[in-house]
Amino acid sequence: MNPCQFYKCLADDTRLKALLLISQCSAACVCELMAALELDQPNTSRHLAYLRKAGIVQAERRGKWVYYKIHPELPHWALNVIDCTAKNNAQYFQGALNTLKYCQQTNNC
Amino acid sequence: MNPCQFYKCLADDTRLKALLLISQCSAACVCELMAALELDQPNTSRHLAYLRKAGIVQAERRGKWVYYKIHPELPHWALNVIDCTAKNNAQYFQGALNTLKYCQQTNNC
DNA sequence: CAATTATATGCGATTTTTCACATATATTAA
DNA sequence: TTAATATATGTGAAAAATCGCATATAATTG
Repeated sequence: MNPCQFYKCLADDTRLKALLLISQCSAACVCELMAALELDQPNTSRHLAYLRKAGIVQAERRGKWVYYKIHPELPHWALNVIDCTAKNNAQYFQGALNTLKYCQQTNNC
Repeated sequence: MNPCQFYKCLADDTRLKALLLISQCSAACVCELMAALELDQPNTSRHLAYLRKAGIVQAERRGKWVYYKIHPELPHWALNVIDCTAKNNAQYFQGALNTLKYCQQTNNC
């Protein structure tokens, strides 16, 4: 994991929020993330693909849906960076996180 | 410190290496960083200005030279991210760090 | 004060990134 | 099998970031 490449992944509002959201739940599907990020489908997918190709998240298909989670082999330091960012910047993505959780509870996305 | 803005600062090879170098010594002047990064003067200055305007580093003039150090009021989480990146990615900037230290020891830059 | 050294920045050109829109693929439902 | 739902990606346009070069500023030296 090249650190500069890693930080390029985090250097965009959509990707950073998506990643922080994913890090705060076991997994999230694209339509849940679309709703939480208030973003259209192609854009959401493309940014998730960016994170996936960098090895930061892992995609797993379950029926019609694709769920994204933190890559299980993500280096510890990178995971630490993500966790530390999430814990200390709640206000940055709290709204999106609330929407995501509501979406997951109600199975409505 | 907006986290996305913070990561934009880290999402460039020159800036990330410069920042990691600065984090590993008390302070470094522009000419030392030019040598360590093997970069021309305007480019080096411009990237340092980017970090400075974001509040990540602080500049201090000492005679003809300007020394850059980590901003003393940088949020703890951001400092933690930088330290964690430096400790776990030595190979990424070891060569530059050696040049910087040699430069500082010999007062030759 | 003139010359030199160290650093900063304006500006246009180039490169990179992001986006919008169309379309392709995969799975399920009817 | 056809239609519907969920996701992915090709492609060109737009926006943003970076760079190269010239030049400006600041401090020191002679």
